[in-house]
Amino acid sequence: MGRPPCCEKIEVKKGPWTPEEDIILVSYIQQHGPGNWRSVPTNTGLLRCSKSCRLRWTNYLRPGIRRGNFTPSEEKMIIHLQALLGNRWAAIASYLPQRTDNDIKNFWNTHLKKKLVTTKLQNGFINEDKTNMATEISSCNNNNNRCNHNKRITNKGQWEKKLQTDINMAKQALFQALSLDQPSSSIPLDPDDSPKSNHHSATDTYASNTENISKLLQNWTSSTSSRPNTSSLSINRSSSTGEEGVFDHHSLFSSNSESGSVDEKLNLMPETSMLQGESKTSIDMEATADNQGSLSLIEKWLFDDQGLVQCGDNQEGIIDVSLEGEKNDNNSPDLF
DNA sequence: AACTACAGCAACCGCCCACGA
DNA sequence: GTCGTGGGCGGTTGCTGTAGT
Repeated sequence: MGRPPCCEKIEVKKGPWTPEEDIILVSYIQQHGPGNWRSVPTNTGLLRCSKSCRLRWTNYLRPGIRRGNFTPSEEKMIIHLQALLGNRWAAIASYLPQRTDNDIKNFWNTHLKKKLVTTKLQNGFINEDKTNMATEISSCNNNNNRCNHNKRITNKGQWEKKLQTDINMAKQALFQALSLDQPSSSIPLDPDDSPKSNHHSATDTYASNTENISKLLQNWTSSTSSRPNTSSLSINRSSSTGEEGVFDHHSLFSSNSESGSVDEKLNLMPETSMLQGESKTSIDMEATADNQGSLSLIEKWLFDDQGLVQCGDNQEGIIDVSLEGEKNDNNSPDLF
């Protein structure tokens, strides 16, 4: 028996989300919490598939999400983690605070994969481990052959065992990645951290300018008693039509935004704390709770963990994905 | 300046799995 | 065991902006 579609295919709007839709969705989730997505379109009047609502929330509207401008540190971590975990983007995302699996996947497909392929062609791999890794990466990158890592493990015991192994390996990889990023082991979240400059700003259009929504959420959660009526909102927007996406949330919410981060505020509220916990690991939750020290918390978790793999004691399992060039910093062709 | 090709990204699709009722 | 629902994932599409001619 086939599974029914998540929603009726008729009269379902597709394409980019508009600010109005985002506000409606955020408003609803703020009131009812995430979950029961099937009822969201019905209750909100959104002409969207329930799955689309869920994806929109988890990938773009959820508090604590950072988009675009991957830092070199994040880039390295993704490479390490992808090599270790395969294309398990959700698992990788759990180690990258504020990043979503979809965002990481897109970044991998559009940037890192090309770099790795280029490097593979240019430099080759020196030792057997690297050769094996190259084969694995290649197989992972093959559109027609899903990565072995990703093959379904039907046996739960096997899966848990593998997961534990993956976690340990990821810890090693993360430690290595962090240690290579000295002097500071924390991923700088400052925009000045020389992020990869996109050829065009990821925040130029509304669709990617979801920090607006985060701010919106901030204001929303700080003034739930005076929540505006979404049906009467006056919004200047352009969506993806090419006009500058001006989402005038200031006109909607007058509360200031100077008293702490979104997540700091959200953490003060049981409701939003619950929201943050949705579909994310406790690590991520801790990390997103403090933008300034996000990775420091992860590091703490990693390095305080009793199961921490001692650095340098067992590095055979660590796969070095051509990071030798890091010494030459970002633009070094040896990096990839 | 106009046109074309390409790159990047948001979003969707379809499939599978886990979990709870 | 069946069914409904949410979640994860790879693959893909279509739009938009940019670079090149």
